[in-house]
This record gives sequence, structure tokens and C-alpha cells, in this order.
Amino acid sequence: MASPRMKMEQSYDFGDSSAQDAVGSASQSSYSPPGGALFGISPLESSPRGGRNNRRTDRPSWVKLTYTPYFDGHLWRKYGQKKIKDAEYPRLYFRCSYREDRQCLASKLLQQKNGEDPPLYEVTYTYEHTCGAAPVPFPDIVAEPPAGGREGLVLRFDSPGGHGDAQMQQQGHFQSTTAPRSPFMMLSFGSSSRQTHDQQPAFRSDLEAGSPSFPTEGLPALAPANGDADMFSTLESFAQDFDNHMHFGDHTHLPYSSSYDDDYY
DNA sequence: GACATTTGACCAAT
DNA sequence: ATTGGTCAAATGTC
Repeated sequence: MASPRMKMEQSYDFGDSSAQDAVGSASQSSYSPPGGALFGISPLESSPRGGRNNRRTDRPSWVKLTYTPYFDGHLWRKYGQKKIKDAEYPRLYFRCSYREDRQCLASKLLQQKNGEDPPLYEVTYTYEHTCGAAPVPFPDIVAEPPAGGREGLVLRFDSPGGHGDAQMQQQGHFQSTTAPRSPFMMLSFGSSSRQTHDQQPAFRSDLEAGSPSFPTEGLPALAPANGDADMFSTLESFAQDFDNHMHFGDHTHLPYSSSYDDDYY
């Protein structure tokens, strides 16, 4: 019985940009293509499967290194996992939770880079969010090379919308149609933070705090009233955890040198 | 019961 | 031919 595989012909066509950007360029919020936006991309030009469009390498993508790959301000749905040949850790595939709803093509791929206590992940984003991007508040920790060339990494907490990020204010529909539950809000720290599939609301402050205009898609109100407190305490232990293992620097962010240095576009 | 995640298989790209 | 990316049935959790 071969299962009928109703294959969807996805054909996205972008004439170019095959590149990965340097990482730590977390200067612009946490996710979002370095240098601005990749808008103007027109998805689904529907190219019949014969065309050589939609080559994976042609898709716009950018890379980022982080210790908190799950917190990038967006809701993702995992759709696959794969052992990659030359990688010791499997690669995880995510796509925007609003993919069907909003035809959002955004997707990302997680690749764990090492087995350190807080493991470092390389996240490759593909396509910008066209769903109206709903950045969820989170502490983004970005790995950066220490200024001075010593060994080790410098982490920085970055918050989306923190600095001149417009997206922040017009978002909100956490999940409605597709994901009434909180998606992967787990961290992978070995030490104090427990990580059963229990880590629920963790970060989700600004909802009540001040998000004026949600698309009104019915926020399920994940956290009861004191979501804020909850979040901060979580955040705190979270930060402490890190403090135990590494140091936060002041970080003048440098681009993560080589090995990710193809450029973006 | 509804939805997300897991996992193996399929398929396209290289 | 190999490898990576995606699909979808099965399973698990809420």
C-alpha cells in the first residue's frame, strides 16, 4: 500500500541570493535578514516542475548563530528532522506556523554546532515572513566572537523590537488556527533549567503590557495574568544559567568571521 | 477531539 | 548515486 503522497508542488522562484550571512550580525533584531528586508519576493510564481526554478540554493537565506534558536520572535512548526552527513547533530526543520493561513514561506533550519553545555546552534532562515510577522517577545542570545580574538564566545541578549524594530508593535496573533499550544519554547541547557516538555509560556510579556493592535485573531491568553512575572523569573534563571557557563560581554558586535562569510545577496 | 511532533519514505538537487 | 529537504501517517499530549 503505498501511501498516496499527495505531493505539493512547491515552487518558489527567486532569481538569486544564495547566501549565508555572517552570524552575529544581530544588530537588526534577532531574525530578519541582515541588511534589511527581502521583500518584494514573490512567492509561488508557480513554475511547473520541469523548470529549474526553485533550486534550493536560490532561495534567500541567512544564517545566524545563537544559543536560543527557538526564541526568535516567531512561531514555528517543526516539520522534519534529519541526520546530516557531516554533522554530528541532526538538523531540524521548521516552517512558519502561518504557512497555510498566510502563505508565509518563512522557514528555518536548526543545526546544532557543538555539544557545549548550552549548545550553540546555527540557524538558517529562508524567506522573510509574509504572515505579518508576529515577533514574540523573547530574549535572544546571540553568539559573537569575543572582541580581541580570544577564545570563547560572547553572548548578548537581544530583544526583538528592542531597537527600532517596527514589527514589534503590530503583531500578536500568537497562534490561532494552527497552534493553540505553545510551540517549542524549550531551551537546551544542561544545568539548572529543567527541560521536560514542560516549559510553557516562558516569555510572552508584552501582550497585556502594551500591544495595541493585534490582528484580532483571538489570543488564547497563554499565561494567566502574571505572565510577566513569570517571564522575568524565567528569564532570570535563564540568564543566571548562562552566567554560570560563560560571560556576557559588552559586545561591540563584530561579524562572525569566516566560515559563514559568503555574503548575503 | 484537536493539534503538534515524530519518523520514515519520497523526491529533487547536486 | 548520494545527500538534503519535505511530506504525511502515526503517535503523543493537552
